[in-house]
Amino acid sequence: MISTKGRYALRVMLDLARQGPEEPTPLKDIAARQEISKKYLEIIVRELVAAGFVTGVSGKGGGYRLCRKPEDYSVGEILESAEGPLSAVSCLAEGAAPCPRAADCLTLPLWAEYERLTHDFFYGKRLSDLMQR
Amino acid sequence: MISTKGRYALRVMLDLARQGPEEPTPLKDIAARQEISKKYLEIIVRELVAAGFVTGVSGKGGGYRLCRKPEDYSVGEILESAEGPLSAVSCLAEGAAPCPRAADCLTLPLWAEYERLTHDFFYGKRLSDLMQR
DNA sequence: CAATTTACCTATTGACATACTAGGTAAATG
DNA sequence: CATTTACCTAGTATGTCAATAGGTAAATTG
Repeated sequence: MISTKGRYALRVMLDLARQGPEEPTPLKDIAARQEISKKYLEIIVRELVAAGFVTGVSGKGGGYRLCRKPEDYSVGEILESAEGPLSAVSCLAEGAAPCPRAADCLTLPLWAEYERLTHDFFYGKRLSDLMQR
Repeated sequence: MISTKGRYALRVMLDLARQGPEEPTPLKDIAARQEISKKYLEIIVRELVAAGFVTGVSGKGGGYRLCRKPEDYSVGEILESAEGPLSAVSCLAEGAAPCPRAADCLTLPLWAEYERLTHDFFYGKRLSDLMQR
């Protein structure tokens, strides 16, 4: 399940993409357009900054700007920066304790296949693919 | 993310499939083989009974039995009976309040496409497909 | 019939993550 | 120097997940 954090992150990136790279877009405007609490968006945007996806410009006339062109972002990397790894099950999440039953678990291959499917789907989509309907 | 409930449900069904239909399999044995708390499995199996996937036989020599042949179960229906709808985002979950932004949300089509992908993947797999590695 | 083994039922709990909110400080501009 | 913006730390309500606790009812076996 994709949580609000990941969905909001993607909507922020899309909003920035639509505003264009000329002048930075203040978070207040994004919050208004997207109808999301500005306070909550601050948390999300901070992570996008940390991931190197957007840069912030302080002061009057400031705001946020994309670091790359929309076609150079995959949806997958945006989602993962907000949500952590897109693992279908905890057995496959990296950093988790390896399951002692893995060697003969009949379901593990299923989860692994689904994870590949998910990864390929989201990393195959570009931010620019979502810019118009 | 697939939770333990869904994963355990699938493992129970697989365990029952492997034991064969001759005599019912007591939950105690499944819990031992799968190394899952029997108490927790009771909750999960109750839902499998309610869904019409397995039947229970009380008393000595009792246990659980599959209602169909393994090839007549899809993995998707088993997971959904334990987890509820396999929706990627709350906007698409049936029963949820319809999102007022749906009409011009740029991300909704993405989630819808992913949901289709997920649905087709899990409903395309049969329980019998997982019985041997 | 009595003891045992099984399914079946209700309720509760601890831990954790999610989705926020509150209340600031620092930086840049006019 | 006032305003506007980003940036930072902390807290909190709610809910879900994963599991336990402690039973009752049903069927079989000796």
